[in-house]
Amino acid sequence: MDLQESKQKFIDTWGSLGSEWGINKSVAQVQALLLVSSTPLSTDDIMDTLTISRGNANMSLRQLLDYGIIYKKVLAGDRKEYFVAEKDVWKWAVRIAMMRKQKEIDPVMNVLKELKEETKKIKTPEGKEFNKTVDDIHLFTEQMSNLADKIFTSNRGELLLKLLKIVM
Amino acid sequence: MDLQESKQKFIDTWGSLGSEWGINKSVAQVQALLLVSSTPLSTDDIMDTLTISRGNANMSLRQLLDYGIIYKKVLAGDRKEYFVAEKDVWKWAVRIAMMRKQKEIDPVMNVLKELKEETKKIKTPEGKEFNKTVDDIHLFTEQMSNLADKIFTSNRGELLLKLLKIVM
DNA sequence: TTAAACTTTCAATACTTTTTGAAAGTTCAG
DNA sequence: CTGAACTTTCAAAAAGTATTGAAAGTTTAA
Repeated sequence: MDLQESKQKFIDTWGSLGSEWGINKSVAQVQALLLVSSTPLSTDDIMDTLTISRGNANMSLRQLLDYGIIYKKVLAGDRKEYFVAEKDVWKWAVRIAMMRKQKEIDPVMNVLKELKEETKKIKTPEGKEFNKTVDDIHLFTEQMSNLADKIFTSNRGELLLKLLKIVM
Repeated sequence: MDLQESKQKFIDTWGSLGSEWGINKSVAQVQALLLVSSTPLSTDDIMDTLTISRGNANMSLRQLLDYGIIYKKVLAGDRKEYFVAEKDVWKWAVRIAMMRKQKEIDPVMNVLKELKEETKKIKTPEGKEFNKTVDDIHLFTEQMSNLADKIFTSNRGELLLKLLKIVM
């Protein structure tokens, strides 16, 4: 397996992992391509390498820029836009996790809280039971959510080392 | 909003959350229904309540049984199979996480390891750069994976409290 | 052993998401 | 200004996933 094949395998693997975690395959592949490219790439480079359409390349790039895990790079004497990947794994892992938590977990937490309040007043056994179920899930989710927030805002080495030490 | 509406809202919310995390909507809804039901339910009960087909109900139940987050329950004097949900949130959260890690993360780790070895020998600057990228990602993933394993095998209160204390 | 009661399977169909690419929009050097 | 170079949009098409339900399979009481 030569370098090109290795890079291709990395891109493909990253693409499948993305799909399984609800991240669009093309988006994941574009990030992977930029991660393993030793030079900044233009939209056309990406289209050609991954054989995807202009629209797809553009949308994938925009989403990665939104996530803040790739950057635009201006090359002197060239009007084209080039892109490079954030190489610090911790940095982009945290950004993706924050984004998804906000978009997916927080709304669920709000519904849970609402249902908890709504059903607090119900005095039937069935109502009490439902209230307890919702309450348990809400409490658990809240603890996890707090933990996640703390981890997101701390910096890598420090916290991760502490965690590993405790847990080993 | 009465109890029935509340339960319905819970089921719907759970279904959407599931979808976003790559868990089949019906599967998530069946778990939610069993979680909020005060009595064991049969396949037909589930079909009727969620208005899904027999095949779908059956496959969803089987998957949840595989995950170990619902149980079969035999009701005396009845040939039908009934199902109840595991109510301990920590227990099923851990089971789902373990399952997904095993199925999705572990294979990726293997590919990363393989690519790391493959490219170790390449002496060009481009090869070295790729090797470093893969190595960084592999190391990070490995640390996270170890942490996850430790958390999975410890029990809730004990560890979570320690984590929270450190992090607060 | 039978047949009724129940569970499982799977090919066909419906639904959702992703991708395409032509057209519209923007920017900037001359 | 102008038009060439580049970026963005979006409706239509393709690809991917989930769901259905009839048929096949299994179990059990009598």
